[in-house]
Amino acid sequence: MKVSKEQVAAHRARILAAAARLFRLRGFEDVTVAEVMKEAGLTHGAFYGHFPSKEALIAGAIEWVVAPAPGGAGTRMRAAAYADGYLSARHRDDPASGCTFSSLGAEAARGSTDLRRVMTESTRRQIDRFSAEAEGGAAHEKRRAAITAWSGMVGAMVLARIVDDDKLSKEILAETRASLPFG
Amino acid sequence: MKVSKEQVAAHRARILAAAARLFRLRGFEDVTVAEVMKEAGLTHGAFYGHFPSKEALIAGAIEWVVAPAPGGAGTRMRAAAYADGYLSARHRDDPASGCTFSSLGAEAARGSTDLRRVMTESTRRQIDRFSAEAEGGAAHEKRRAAITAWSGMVGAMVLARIVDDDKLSKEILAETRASLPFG
DNA sequence: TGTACATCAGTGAACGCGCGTTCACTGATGTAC
DNA sequence: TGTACATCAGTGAACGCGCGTTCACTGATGTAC
Repeated sequence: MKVSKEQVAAHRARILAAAARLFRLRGFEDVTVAEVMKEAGLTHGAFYGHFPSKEALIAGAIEWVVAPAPGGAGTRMRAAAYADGYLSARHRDDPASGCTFSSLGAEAARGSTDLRRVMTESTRRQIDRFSAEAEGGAAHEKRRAAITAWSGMVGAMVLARIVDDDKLSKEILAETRASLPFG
Repeated sequence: MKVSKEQVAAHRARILAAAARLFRLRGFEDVTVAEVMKEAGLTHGAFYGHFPSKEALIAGAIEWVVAPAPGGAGTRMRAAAYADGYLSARHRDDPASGCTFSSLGAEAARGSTDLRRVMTESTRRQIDRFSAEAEGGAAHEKRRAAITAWSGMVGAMVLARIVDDDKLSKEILAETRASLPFG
């Protein structure tokens, strides 16, 4: 049955949200198109009316997640508060709604041109944002601090999720937090 | 046909080496058992004489890669030289023979108990090794520096491989290198 | 405003393919005498 | 040392399954008059 334009847009949004959640939870390859559609409340046959391929869904879903908030940069959290949430056990234990770089980074590096473009743009925004708030003197020092902070946060989350000892895992998060040049 | 004990051991080693190479290059899921066996010079049917499942191969191959060198810690490179090689474009462009944490970290976090145990042990060794060489005063400061260094290196390599702009990618590697407390 | 019809998003069965895994068979190895 | 035979790693065809993708059909939407 045909549905209204508003319904089509809502369905597309639900497909993207379901895909973004499942991909972060289980990786691009383990998640099937049928699973995504089921979580979105549709049948798998409707998928190809929204996206030309699973690869296009991957790029679309990640873009959906990392796109800047519509309200603009002004609505974003301060870097210090963001780092607190990022390097928390809560974020570590809930990759499905967390950072795509730590849950899908290595797979993204092997992904499509579109996916890498989207994630490169997000990386630039993150570095610029951290640069603006980093403690330190000259602009190039702030930029170095921003790059180091973002690399350290992503790496720490990857390691904290691998490590099977909760004490070591939390130590990695806490020590990384303590090393950041934010409040 | 039956083969000698030495041949069996050599075949097992070739299977592990092929698996470790292919997994790092393309990820656990995209690489097939048949491909690994072909690269090892055998047919796929022989696989189940060596390993009970693909999952066991994954844990075995990563253990093979991250195991401490038989010669002991004394034969290892100094941390400064190791960091130079790690944060190089050469390493970035050759994941197949590089660090498993940056090429398979996110997937490993979703992996088997065995795989996570092996990678946890490797993480501990890396932190201890960096602690011993980190500049700085008290033991807990050296340990923090070691954790931060290792997180930063892994995260920087993940980001450098995602980013589709070579200039930004190299900047991430170079700035991370400059931030490390080694030589 | 009401009616007739063209549109097209969604459904669900089906397709082709490649995967992990199994298994009957082969033939070189290595042991027993 | 030589010979006969049991062992067992490797081969390659086959199996069952689930995947991404296609397609004929359905029926609500929304446009033309």
